[in-house]
Amino acid sequence: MVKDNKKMQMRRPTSIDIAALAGVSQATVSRALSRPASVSEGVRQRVFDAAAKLNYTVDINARKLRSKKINTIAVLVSEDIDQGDNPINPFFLPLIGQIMNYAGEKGVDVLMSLQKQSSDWGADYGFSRRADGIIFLGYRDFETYLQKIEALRTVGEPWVVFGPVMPETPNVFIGSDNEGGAYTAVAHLLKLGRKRIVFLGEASERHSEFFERYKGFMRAHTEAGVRPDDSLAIDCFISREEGAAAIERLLDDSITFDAVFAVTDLLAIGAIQSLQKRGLNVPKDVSVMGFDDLWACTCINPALSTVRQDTKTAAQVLVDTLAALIDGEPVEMTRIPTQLVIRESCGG
Amino acid sequence: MVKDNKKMQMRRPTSIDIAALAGVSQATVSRALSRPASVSEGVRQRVFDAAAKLNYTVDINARKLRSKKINTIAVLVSEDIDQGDNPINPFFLPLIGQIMNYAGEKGVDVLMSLQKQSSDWGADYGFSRRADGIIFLGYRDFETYLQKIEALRTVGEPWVVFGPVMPETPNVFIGSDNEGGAYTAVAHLLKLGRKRIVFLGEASERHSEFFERYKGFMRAHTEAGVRPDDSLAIDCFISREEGAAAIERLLDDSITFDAVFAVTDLLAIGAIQSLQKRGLNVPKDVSVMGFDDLWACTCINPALSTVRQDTKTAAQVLVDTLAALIDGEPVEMTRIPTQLVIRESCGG
DNA sequence: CTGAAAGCGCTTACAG
DNA sequence: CTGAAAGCGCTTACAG
Repeated sequence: MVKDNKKMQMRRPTSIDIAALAGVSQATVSRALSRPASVSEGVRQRVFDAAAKLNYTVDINARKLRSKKINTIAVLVSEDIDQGDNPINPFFLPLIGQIMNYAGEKGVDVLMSLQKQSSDWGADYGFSRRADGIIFLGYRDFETYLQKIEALRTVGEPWVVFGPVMPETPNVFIGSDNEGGAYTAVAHLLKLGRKRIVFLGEASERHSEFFERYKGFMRAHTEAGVRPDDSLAIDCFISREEGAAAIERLLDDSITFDAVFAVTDLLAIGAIQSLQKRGLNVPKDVSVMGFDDLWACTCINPALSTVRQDTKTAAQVLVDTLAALIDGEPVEMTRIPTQLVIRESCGG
Repeated sequence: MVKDNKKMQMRRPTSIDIAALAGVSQATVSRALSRPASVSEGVRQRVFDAAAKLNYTVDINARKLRSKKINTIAVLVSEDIDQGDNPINPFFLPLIGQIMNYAGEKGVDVLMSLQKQSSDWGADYGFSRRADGIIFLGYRDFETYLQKIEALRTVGEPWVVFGPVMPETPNVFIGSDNEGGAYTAVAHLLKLGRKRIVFLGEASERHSEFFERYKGFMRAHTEAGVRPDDSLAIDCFISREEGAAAIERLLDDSITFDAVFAVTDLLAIGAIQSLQKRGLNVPKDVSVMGFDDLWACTCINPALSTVRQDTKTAAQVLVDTLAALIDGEPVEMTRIPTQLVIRESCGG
């Protein structure tokens, strides 16, 4: 079936048309529509009626240009090449949903863009006055982007980042309580009697989130008086495949362990799957603990215990902090509390 | 730590500033930046240098107002109350990612908004010239929204919908080959020797996607010469919980069945979980087949067989079709091919 | 409370 | 190829 919609185009009505129909000046139409309280009741009614009759709505571009208020935030999500078909890390998807939700409630528009790792970078989302400010998502190895972002700073463009928290960098990083979350999770494993816990993830300064989780891992050991074995600290990328492969390597090398703490659920899911493939029982032989609380945690069998990142709160803090920066208000760096979620995969 | 960014505000440079610095007219700056080929090499260079020096970028709002080209699409996602914490159905998340990806490649901006079921509806996303057109996602019971959308038609606003396909409605609905996908899947189950296949989902006209899948389910039976038992056609909402509950009811009522075809992976996952809870083996006792190919299909154990909806192609078709409508070009209604993905859950 | 007027920062015929 | 000029559709002091 072929359709043609050419003839449906017609001139959009402007505030001048409404003014004529309502019998007032164009300026009054504008007032009635942008600040209804500023005009008299009768005028307001006539203007509203006329607007409804002509299907009029204000041209948002003219308003933004003239008023200099954009009322829009840009969410820049970094492409996750590890995820293959789906260009976004599954953890960020619900966070995006929550941001859309909260921004919608506050009445601010959300411009969303996927930033290719290769590309020239959409730092001009703010520059070109598309948005008042930017939320960065998924820039896990954030240091790579630091110089690009420096450009934003010189222009005074407000932005916030979710994930890595770098207090020494003069801007706003919002993240979960990674150290505390990891600490609680690993302490739980130790309390269960686990002694040889694999740390699965990238514990380098480049990924400060994961490094913090590593610190929590270490602190739990110290407090429990258990000395972690260096050969159980596995450096690997954040994908299910890498998690699975890392565990298989440990098994191949006959390195014994009775628990896995993965810095990400993705990794933990991979770990469970290769453990099971090798005939090991989770949690009987090996307890597994993840981080994030992906939706899939309750799909896998046994259900994955994890440290929940509160995406709803994170969304609110991100949007509110950005709004404060935009308005030039003082802002505090915040840590979003995490929550230990015990399911079947860690036993006990 | 408290920060104050008030003093960072300064006047944005305009094309006039660039003109002065480059020694050309403002009009020439505009040309150099919007159609570089239209100015001489030397001028272009001077303008670019000046722009770079002053960190200049064109004010997108002024450009949109003046040129009347918005170059933006709005993606309106309907809130999914069934999903609890996460306001968006998991199936749409990857589709959103793909739309962001493809739109980004085409250089069009994406405005994203979550539409509350209760709210007044953001039909004015196009009206107010925020966007050239709208992509609707997640309006499964689309008929509810039909009259609201009627308003778009009167204004000649282009839009497309993913999901339900309603040929009788004069606009553009883009969906997967639901009938064919379901047919192939159910034919596969029948070929495996399954005779009593549960249809899990809402096979009403209100949800045309699911009704189409029901037709495919029926056709497979007819062609195999198997008469479907009406008591195996279960009407239920699209959530994991509902799927689990429906299966438990069947079990409680001692209705026998050897396979489940669910109109959605969400439902299939719920089905597997309650089957296992009741001590049944999937796929030995009961084969299970879903629809969508959620990421979680390979997390559940046994991995879920399903009919894959091709979100990447869907994203492209949605964006391209909308672009054609915007340009007033003829457009065809398309069906996105599906693909049967056999995993462990259906045996054989 | 309302109107007349200026102007936000661009693009695009129109001349040359 | 370039410049002077008009104008996109609003908002907002400024008067009254």
